[in-house]
Amino acid sequence: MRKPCCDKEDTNKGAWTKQEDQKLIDYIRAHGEGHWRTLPKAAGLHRCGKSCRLRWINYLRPDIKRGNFAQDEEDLIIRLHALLGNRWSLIAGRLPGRTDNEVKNYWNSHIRRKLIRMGIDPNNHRLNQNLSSPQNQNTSTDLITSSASGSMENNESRPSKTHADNDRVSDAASCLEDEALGSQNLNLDLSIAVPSPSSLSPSLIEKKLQNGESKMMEEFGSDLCPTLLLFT
DNA sequence: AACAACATCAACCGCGCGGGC
DNA sequence: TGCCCGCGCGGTTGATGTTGT
Repeated sequence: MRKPCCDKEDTNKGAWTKQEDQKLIDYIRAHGEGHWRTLPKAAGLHRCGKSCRLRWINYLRPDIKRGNFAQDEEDLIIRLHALLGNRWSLIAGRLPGRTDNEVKNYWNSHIRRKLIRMGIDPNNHRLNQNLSSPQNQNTSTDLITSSASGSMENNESRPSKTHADNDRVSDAASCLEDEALGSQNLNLDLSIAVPSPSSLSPSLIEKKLQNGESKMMEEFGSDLCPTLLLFT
């Protein structure tokens, strides 16, 4: 049985106060990051070490970039998600000043919805014919492999963590396999090109969508990952 | 104006990994 | 080699804000 990370009775929870923030900032300025388990006591904070770490990493760090995501950042997130799946820390690592939590929240609240609206399955970045043409619900293609299947919206029960990461990667990378890029040698040390203005961006896809989904289907074909097409 | 529904995001929780012993 | 501990990650929750009726 794992010990709790902190003494629950002696810790504050919920929103951080300005005083707590200041204590944490002052302490880290003086002593540096790390030693999160002992930091709260040393800093005079009645907080769990994990909570301190999260607060620092997500909000108090001086290099945090706050505010709306730029279009190119959004494009990059979509492409990286197509490659990496829900590896938010890896994705955030490619976005200077952004945190995994921020990227994750932005994905769930904005991008995911947007892709769904566009008829793209946010889990595997494939055109979802069920969504794009509801009348074809019983004629969905077999583009989605069994590992990636299940309702993209509703079947979100957590797989066993041991394989969850692999599953996620294979989900996301399955279209890479289709594109003969291969997932076995998926190099996580990606070199991402800054989206060229002429490339096909999601916003452009959205515009195309306004001109008619069927036309877009013709353009993409039926077996491509639209978001990965941006990756050329 | 009041309420409901929806969207957003800060924060928490549980788990796995890796390093040290 | 196995255990323990600390850290980091991803999923989820809940409070708050916004929009619609």
